[in-house]
Amino acid sequence: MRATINDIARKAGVSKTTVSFAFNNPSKISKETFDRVMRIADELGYVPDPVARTLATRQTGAIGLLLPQSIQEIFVNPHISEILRGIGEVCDREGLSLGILTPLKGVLSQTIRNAAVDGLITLGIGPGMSVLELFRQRGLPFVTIDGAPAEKIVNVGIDDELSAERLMDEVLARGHRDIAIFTLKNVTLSDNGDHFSLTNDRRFAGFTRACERHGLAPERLRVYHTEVTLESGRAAARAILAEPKRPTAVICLADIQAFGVYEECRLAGVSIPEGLSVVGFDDVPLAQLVNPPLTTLGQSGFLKGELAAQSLVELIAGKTVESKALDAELIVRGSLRSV
Amino acid sequence: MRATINDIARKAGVSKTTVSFAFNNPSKISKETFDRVMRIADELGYVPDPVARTLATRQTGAIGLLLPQSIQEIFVNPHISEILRGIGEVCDREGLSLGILTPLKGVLSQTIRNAAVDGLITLGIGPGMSVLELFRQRGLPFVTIDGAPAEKIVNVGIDDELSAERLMDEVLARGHRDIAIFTLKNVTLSDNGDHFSLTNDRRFAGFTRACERHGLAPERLRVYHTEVTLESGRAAARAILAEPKRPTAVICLADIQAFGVYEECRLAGVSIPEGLSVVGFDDVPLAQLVNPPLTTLGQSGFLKGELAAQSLVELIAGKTVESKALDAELIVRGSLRSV
DNA sequence: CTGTTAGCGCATTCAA
DNA sequence: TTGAATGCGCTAACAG
Repeated sequence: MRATINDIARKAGVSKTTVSFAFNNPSKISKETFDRVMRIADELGYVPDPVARTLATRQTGAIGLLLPQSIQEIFVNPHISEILRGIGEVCDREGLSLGILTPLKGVLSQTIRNAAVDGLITLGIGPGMSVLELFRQRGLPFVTIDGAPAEKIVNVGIDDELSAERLMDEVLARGHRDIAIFTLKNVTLSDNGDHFSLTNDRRFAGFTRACERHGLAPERLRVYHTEVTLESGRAAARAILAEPKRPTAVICLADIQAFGVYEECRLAGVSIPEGLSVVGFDDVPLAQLVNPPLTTLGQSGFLKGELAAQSLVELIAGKTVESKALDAELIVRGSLRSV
Repeated sequence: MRATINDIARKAGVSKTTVSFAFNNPSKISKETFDRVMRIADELGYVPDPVARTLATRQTGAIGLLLPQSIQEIFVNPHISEILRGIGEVCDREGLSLGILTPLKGVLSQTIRNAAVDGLITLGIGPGMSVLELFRQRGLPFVTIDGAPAEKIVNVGIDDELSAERLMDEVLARGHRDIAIFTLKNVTLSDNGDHFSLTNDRRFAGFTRACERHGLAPERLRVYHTEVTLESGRAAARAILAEPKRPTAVICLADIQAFGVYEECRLAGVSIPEGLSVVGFDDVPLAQLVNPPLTTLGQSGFLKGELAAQSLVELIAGKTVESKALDAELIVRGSLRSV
């Protein structure tokens, strides 16, 4: 049985308060008692129970990243790793722990109920989704990333619609008319039919606008429902390469999918961009390293994470925080050519 | 103020127990009272407090991954992402949450004291390190990954020494004698001088054995102290390429560093493997996608994470668990040639 | 099936 | 400077 604060107090001949002070507020007791208490605590291997402390202080010293996917799916996406780095930067700075919160047994609301955190960052969750109501109930401060800016919701993200429009503009301006699109299909894990693809929807809105402006019927876009994984990108690429009339360009809504396209093209002897133009989203660190370097819509995952976490910290501290729109930049590299 | 179990009990005209049962053990109360309690709970927006519950049940439903680096450093390494995927697989299966535990304000022991988890997985922490004593004090079950197998310690990992020896054997057998090595330098974050590079040390032991067998003085190896990042790999690569007598091969203790070498070689117009052979460790998913595909010592991060987490779950359940040695395989691809 | 009671381990206000 | 008392919100024997 682990030693408790009572054991220490008894053995040291002082009260619980004194022991507590020794650990949390040493200046309030004399040096002698402090030393004695600590020595005994050391002998008995006493460590204050963090859970009990949390119950008493009402703060956990942890924030959570709430994701509607399984952990499995998360860490195949380098962009999310970048977001985590940004969040981590703030955690280090503020001395906070980080919890990765995913649906428990497929039920996200379960996760939220059980989350022992001071606040949450969510990814891809927008207004109207039922989980937000749970945050309210629990009184949990939260910040969304890639959510939808709305009343009373602090969001951090780029303008996905505009960004997608700009990207499609560039592709169309280069003469492409037969275009494939790899989507962000996420397994739906909510308990009420929410689907977590706000980003997907907004980008398609942008694509549509660009197409209409260039006189291309949006229906002409060939949509492949892909997950955000290398393998899914490869599978869809194989499908494309096998088609009788191959598209001249493929737009991947995540860079990681594009890397899969690269691989299949290499295997099939199709050179990029001569045989197929490829563009992506995110500009993950490896995008500039592949050959040819990937044309992509750059957004800083690190910054998204950092700003979201910083905002959350302020929210927890009771401050008022505004949503933030981040810059996104079309980065044209060698993987896109004119036809 | 959030509603508590007392509020619900009073309003529903029942006792706390009944409310508790309604949430945790509905079969023990009648359907009518259950419905009434839940309706009122719903009206008042009541959600049981997870912290209080944890205090009473003595279990958090979470496990932690304890890392001696900052979060920033962790997520630049794809191999760790793979490990996280493996751990996540088990978390999903078992309905557990995952905490990323890193040094709080540079002090790992602080993190351990405050960790509200049922058990821990550590990375690169071996016997004799002071943090292990803290686990004991807190009575926390733990499993190490890439630690050192020892009495009473459950470890999961490959035989790094043997693996490194095999890899060096191959490099030497191909005639290389002027070899650069990029190490795993980790910022030391412990409070007592522990250094977290067990893996680094063991691999060097393996290198040394291979060198001696081939009649190459181990001192001839050119050691570059690099971090496990792309940038660090690039920086060291630049140093190599600038040297008057360039090595013929570079061994990176992490694939991610090798990608940095690829990039600098491309910029410098040095072709791989003609101008420089490159080999790595881990076989991260992208290793087979770069051009030329990377020769590397393959180990499954996913499996490491999965086995470690599975072992931890069993340990928490009170079972006895053995350490596990995983297979590692030298994967020869195009980036290594004979001289 | 439901209520009473006693913890879980610690923080903190108020007296002494 | 120290101690007694109270509360944090919930669970779980045990009794009814």
